[in-house]
Amino acid sequence: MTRPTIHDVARVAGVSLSTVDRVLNDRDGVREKTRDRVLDAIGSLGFERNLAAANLSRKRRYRLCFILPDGQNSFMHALEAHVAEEAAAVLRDFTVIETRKVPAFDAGALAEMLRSLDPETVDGVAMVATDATIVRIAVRELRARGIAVVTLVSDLPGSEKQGFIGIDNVQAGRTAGSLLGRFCRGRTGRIAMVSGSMLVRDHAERRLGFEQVLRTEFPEQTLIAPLEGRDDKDLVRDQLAAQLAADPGIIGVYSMGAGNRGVAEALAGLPPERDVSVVVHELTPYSREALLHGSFDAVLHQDSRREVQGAIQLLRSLLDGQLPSPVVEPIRVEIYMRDNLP
Amino acid sequence: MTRPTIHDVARVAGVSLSTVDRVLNDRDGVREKTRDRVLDAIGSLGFERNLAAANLSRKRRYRLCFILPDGQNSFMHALEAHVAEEAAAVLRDFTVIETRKVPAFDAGALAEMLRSLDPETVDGVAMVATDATIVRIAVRELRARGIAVVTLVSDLPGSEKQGFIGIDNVQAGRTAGSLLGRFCRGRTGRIAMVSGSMLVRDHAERRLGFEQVLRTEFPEQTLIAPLEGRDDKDLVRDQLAAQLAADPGIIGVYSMGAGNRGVAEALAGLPPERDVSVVVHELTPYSREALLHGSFDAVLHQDSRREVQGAIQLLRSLLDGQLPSPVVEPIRVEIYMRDNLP
DNA sequence: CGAATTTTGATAGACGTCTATCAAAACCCG
DNA sequence: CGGGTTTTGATAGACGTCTATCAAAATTCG
Repeated sequence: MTRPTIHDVARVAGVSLSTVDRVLNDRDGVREKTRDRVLDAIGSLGFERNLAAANLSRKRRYRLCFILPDGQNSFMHALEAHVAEEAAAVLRDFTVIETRKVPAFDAGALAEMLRSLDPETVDGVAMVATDATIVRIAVRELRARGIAVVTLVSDLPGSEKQGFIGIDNVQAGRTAGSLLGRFCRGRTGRIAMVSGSMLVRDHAERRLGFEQVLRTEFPEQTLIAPLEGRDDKDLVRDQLAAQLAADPGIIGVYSMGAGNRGVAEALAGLPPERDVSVVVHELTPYSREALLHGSFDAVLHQDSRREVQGAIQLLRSLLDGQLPSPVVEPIRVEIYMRDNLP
Repeated sequence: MTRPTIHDVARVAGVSLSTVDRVLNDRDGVREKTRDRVLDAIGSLGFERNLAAANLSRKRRYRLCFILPDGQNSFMHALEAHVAEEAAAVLRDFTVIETRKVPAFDAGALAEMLRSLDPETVDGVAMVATDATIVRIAVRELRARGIAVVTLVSDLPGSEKQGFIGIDNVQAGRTAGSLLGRFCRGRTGRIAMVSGSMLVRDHAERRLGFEQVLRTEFPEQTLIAPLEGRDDKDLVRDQLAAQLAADPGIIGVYSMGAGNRGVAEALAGLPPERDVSVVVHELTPYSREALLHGSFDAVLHQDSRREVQGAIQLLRSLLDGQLPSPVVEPIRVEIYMRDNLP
């Protein structure tokens, strides 16, 4: 009924509180034999330290730093807003979150930022990674200084980060292919793709997954080389509108990056009898509206609030030293249509 | 930097710790004027009581009771498993969860169970509701005894429950219609529906939403009256197989309840050239397999683990007395296809 | 005004853990 | 065996809040 305390452990092990404490907190000056006795007692009692009491006593605080790209697109804005909101919410758990911005796609700036972090001020870092060797090295240095590191949204494979919170972009691309293929069934034609440059690596992965599925499962459709929209709504609109006008055989569009507004505008310019199925990424005010108006058929989404929460949770448990790799629910590739909008 | 404590509040308000305590814990014997002084100090300092310290001091425990139908279907099994898992996980937060089973669809038994709950033993209840007046009355009595009550998965509208954690089933049905309508585009024919009896109310709502969308957005398709499969895989299989064989014009199937295995088996018996799009509910081992094999096109899902977590979180904050209706993220209608399986 | 009553203050100990210090005990080694 | 070293124990106080008790002060009212 009542949880065992260190007093119980001391009693069962036949040692003093001081000794139990030395074992629990990895202080030295305990004989191997004594340590074992204590560990046995802990095991047999099923003792688990009361983290609340421990944190209270040692005035523990978790100082986290979120590094985000200084981007202009809706997704990054939403991400930043969620970091701010969660920061306010976790303050009561003695978790202080500081947000820093670095120019997007600037690996040098990101590495510089990481290098500037002082273990005296920061316990853990969550960052939207830019994929470059210089960043990997900076991550290694951070870890060497004893700072916990996780990647968020965009991963840094091959680095010493202790976790990644985000979606599998190949899977996302496959899902898009699976949906759009089905939506276009019964018609045969060409499928247009719009890439951006929000996070180059991510787009490449999405494209890969998308093409895999369409080639194998829906071979009747033809894929057109992706437009490079640079996540700029005007550019996206002009390019896509031109492509759609030039080729009446286009029956589907997959937009894998930002610039949803441009996609919606290009579609709005089509004659009403033209029937094009559309799948895009990220639920934003614009894509939401397009879903409701019926110009988009489906939106793939990653829940950035949950990503932020996951990063915080992961960092905290890393800092608590819960070694058996703490379990944070993976982020899912969510599908939204008009009728299951949240 | 450091959070204000009750000591700070006392100092600023110019009163003693005792008085601050009396105000914080709503004890009487404090003059209106003094109480205001304290509240002002709290406000101006932005004081927020340290819940960890408070709970430590008063040895607070949250004793929750989950009441689940003694069902046999995969969904309820999964739900039960998640309750058990989460129970183990939240033990460290001084939350003790007890699970009780009642016969499914038996409002009398559920009401009886609720009546038997003693506020000396239980602080809060989460239940999968059966919709009946007798249950509403039992809920009112529970609340009168000071026990917090929320509904889980299946709601009890018009009762005094303090929250519902589950999906909007009309929305789920609409989503199914939206998907299946698109999947069947380019073909015209009839759509079969399979209902069950897992939770009658829920199925009725799903059907409503489904028919709404198909009638208005895909009027070229004809709806057949739903089969009553009673969530029994054999019954579902036999009935559906017969219907499919009798009517070669069926091009889509929506199964809104349990019995996915029966649906899969009925489809497996079709000649290979027959092309039927299928949408079902709840991701289970069977529906998962059917997605992977391509016999199902999409599965609508509610994340029962998150439902359990949400119920725990909601009950805890209700018990903490965080009056401004605590925010628990709503449960979403999730769409799974082969490629975004978790 | 004085007595009764209400309101406020002071103090002590608890919750479970941590940190620090000092003394006592056990061990090691020559 | 004695001296030095290592290991262990005992104790006190802290973290922020709660509970309880008793005394002191302020208020009310006849």
